[in-house]
Amino acid sequence: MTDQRVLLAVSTVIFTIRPTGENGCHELWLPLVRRIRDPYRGMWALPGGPLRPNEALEDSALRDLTLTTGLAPTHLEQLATFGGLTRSAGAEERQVTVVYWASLPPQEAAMGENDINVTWLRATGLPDLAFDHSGIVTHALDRLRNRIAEPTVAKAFLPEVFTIAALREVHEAIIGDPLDPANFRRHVLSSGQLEDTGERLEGTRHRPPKLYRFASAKPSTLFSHPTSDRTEETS
Amino acid sequence: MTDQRVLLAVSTVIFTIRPTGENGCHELWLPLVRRIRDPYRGMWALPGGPLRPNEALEDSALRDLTLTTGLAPTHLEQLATFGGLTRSAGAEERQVTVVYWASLPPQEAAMGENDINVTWLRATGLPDLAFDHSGIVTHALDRLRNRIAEPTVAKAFLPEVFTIAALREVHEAIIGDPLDPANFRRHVLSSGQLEDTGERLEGTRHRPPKLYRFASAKPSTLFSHPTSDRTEETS
DNA sequence: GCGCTTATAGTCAATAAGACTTTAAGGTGT
DNA sequence: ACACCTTAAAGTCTTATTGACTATAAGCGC
Repeated sequence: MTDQRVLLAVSTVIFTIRPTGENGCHELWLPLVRRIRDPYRGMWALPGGPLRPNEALEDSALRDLTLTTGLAPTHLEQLATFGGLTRSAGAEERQVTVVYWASLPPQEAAMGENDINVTWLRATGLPDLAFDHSGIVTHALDRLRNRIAEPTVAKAFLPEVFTIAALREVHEAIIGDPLDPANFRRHVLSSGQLEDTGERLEGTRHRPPKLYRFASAKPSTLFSHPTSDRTEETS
Repeated sequence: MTDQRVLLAVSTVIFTIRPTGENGCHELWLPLVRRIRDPYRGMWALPGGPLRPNEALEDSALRDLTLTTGLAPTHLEQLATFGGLTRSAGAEERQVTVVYWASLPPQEAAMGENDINVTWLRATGLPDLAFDHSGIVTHALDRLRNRIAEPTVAKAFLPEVFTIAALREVHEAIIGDPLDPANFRRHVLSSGQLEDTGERLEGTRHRPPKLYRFASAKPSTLFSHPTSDRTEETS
C-alpha cells in the first residue's frame, strides 16, 4: 500500500478511408509517428503520450489527433486498456495505456501529409510497430469489423449526406471485400437506417445518384456502447 | 508536466446465473459490496480497489473475485476504463478505474452467500449504486448481450458438458426472453459449435437429454476480442 | 400399463440473402 | 442528333434462414 499511482498514457488508433485500391477501391489508412527515443527508437508507433493532470481520457486522445493530423475526428471511442508489467526496457517504470480509436472523414484525411516524423500507412500489411502497437491495431480492426453493422461506424467515415455507393465503399474498405451494389442497396434501404434527402449528386459522368443521410432514430438498442468518460464519477 | 501519475483502481462486474425466475427461468445475478467509508458510505458498489504496484490489471480483477466470492471465474474480460475528472467528493484526488467483467458457473455461485458487506442481487432492477457503477453495470449487460453469439460467453456460464436446454437457459437469462426450444436446438446444432459427447444426462423425470461440449475449433474469426493484458508491453 | 414431462425431429410459410438481369438517366465523343 | 459509355436503381429467381407449430421418442412415477 505504498504508492498506488502509475504512469498513465493514452494512445489513439486513427482511421481514415482513401480510394487507393486497385479499381479505385477504398482502403483503411492510419497515421503513425516515429519514436525519437529509446525504446524502439526510429520505429513507427501509435500517436499518444502521457495523460495530463486534470485532463479527461478522451481529451488526451483528442490531443493526439490534433498533434498528429491537425483534424477533429468524427468518431472517438475507447478500445481497451493495456497494463502489462513487462516493458521493453526493464529499467523503466511501469506504464498503463488507454487506447482509443478515432475516425476521420475521407476528404480531410487526404490532406494529412507525411513528414519525417509522421507517416500514413494502409491498415493492412503494416510493418512491425513499437511496443505492442501492432497487436493493438489488429484489435482495433477487429472492433471496426464487428461493429460495421451499427450506423455510427459508417457514419464516422462519411459526410452529412452521401450516396449509397459511398456508403458501400466504406463497408468494403472495412471488411476488405467487394459487395454487390444491388444487394447492398436493397439491404441498407430496407434496414430503415437511411433517409432520402431528395437531392441528387450532379456532375458525375453517369446517372446522378440520390443523396441520403442517416436517419436520426436509432434502430437498434442492442448495439449501444456507452463509453462517455467525462460526466460520471469513478471508484 | 509535473506529476503524470494517477490513482488507478480496478473494479469487476461479476455475473452468474441462477434459476430464480418464474417457472425456474434463469436470471443474471451479481455480487456487490457495501461502501464502508465516504463517499457513498453504506451504498452498494462493485467489488474493486486500487491497483497494486507490480500487479497486472487482470490479477487485480481476480483479487476482487477472490475477496468477494472466494471463487475463480470461468471468464474474465476487460470492459472499459473510466477516468472522468468529476469526482463525488471534490476534495479527493482524481481516480481512473479499469472495469472488468467476469462470470462464474452457476452451481458454485449458488454458494456465495450474503453477509453484512456483500450482497447478491438480480442484474436487472438494481438499486442506485455508488459512483457511476449503475451505468457500468448497464454497460456490462449490453456487452454481454452483444456477444452472446460467441461461444466464449455462454461457455463461461456452463460446466464442461451440458445439455442444450442448459445452454438455452443461459441465452434466455442474458437476453431476458424465452426462446423456442426446438428452434434454438436447430440453430446451435447447425452452427457447428457443439460436439456430442455420446453421454446423456440421466436421473431426470423425463427423457434423458444428450450432453454436449463446445467444439474446440473456433468457428468465427469475426468475433475475437483479444484483451490479453499480461504478455505485451505498452506505451 | 397410463399419464406426465421434456427431448428430438419434422413441417410449412414467411423472410432474408446471393447471383444475376433489366431498365433508367445522366454524361462523352463524333 | 446519335451511338455509346458508366453507374443508378429496380426487378427476378433460387436458395438459405427463421419462426411458429406439430409429431414422435424416451425417460420417470404411479
